[in-house]
Amino acid sequence: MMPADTLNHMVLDRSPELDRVFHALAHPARREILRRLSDREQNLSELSAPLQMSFPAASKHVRVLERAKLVRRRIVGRTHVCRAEGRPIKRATLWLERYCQTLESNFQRLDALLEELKAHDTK
Amino acid sequence: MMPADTLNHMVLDRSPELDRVFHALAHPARREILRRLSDREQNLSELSAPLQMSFPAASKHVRVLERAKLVRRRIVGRTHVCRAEGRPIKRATLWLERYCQTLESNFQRLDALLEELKAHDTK
DNA sequence: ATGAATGTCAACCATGTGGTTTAATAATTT
DNA sequence: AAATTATTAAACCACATGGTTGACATTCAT
Repeated sequence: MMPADTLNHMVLDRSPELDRVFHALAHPARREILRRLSDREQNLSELSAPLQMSFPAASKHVRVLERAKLVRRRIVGRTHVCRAEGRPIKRATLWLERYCQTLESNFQRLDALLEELKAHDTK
Repeated sequence: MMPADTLNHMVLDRSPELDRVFHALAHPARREILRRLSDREQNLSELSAPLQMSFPAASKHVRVLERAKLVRRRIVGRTHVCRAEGRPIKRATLWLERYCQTLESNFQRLDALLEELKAHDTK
């Protein structure tokens, strides 16, 4: 028999990593940071400058991205250089694609059913 | 010249729809609800039953999914039948894929640069 | 007409989020 | 040694989130 918390995982679709990734993506400032980091590495000052909010606020957003492992930081002297990380995004994309797929396959199933009913009616 | 808030849109990558979609996906119970709705329509009672939380809590989760337009509800007598909606997910997937793409193309660019440097060294 | 089933609403609570400001720490520059 | 730069830390605030319970409205079945 499966342990109880494994069952919970199944019923609640738990995945703290996915939680963190999607939550990180749910704020415009953080998507903006990612967009800029996808082009090139940038340190915190560069990242925060265009973000019409205080430096500490921007810094917190970066940390949310780090918790989700969407961003890694290496410290060079007094500057913290941030770099976008690809792996977790791919997991998220996978979830979405799998979801879309079952959705569509069931739409197709429904369409087929409707077709069949229509054919049956006109018979 | 562009109006000021258009500029803000660009700098902050604003998109309330994306905000809502990603936020909706950031909770295990809501992903679970979606997973089940991707198979077939279900009413609130059916949805809430396996979710180890009170009925009103589950109902609130469904409403978060509705705000994000990931779920639509039609009322049939006393039951509220929920159905998964595909479009907004596709927008989110698109964002992720576009992001992944620029990320990878820049990794390739970096790799090319490194190759070039290496070649230069051994010359 | 009663009663059970389905769902909403409102009030409440604890905790998280997103922002601020001010102060402190650490590395560079002058 | 002093000033500047890059960043964290802490305290605070308003509001959102995620959950509960209890009371209410509708609809369906008996």
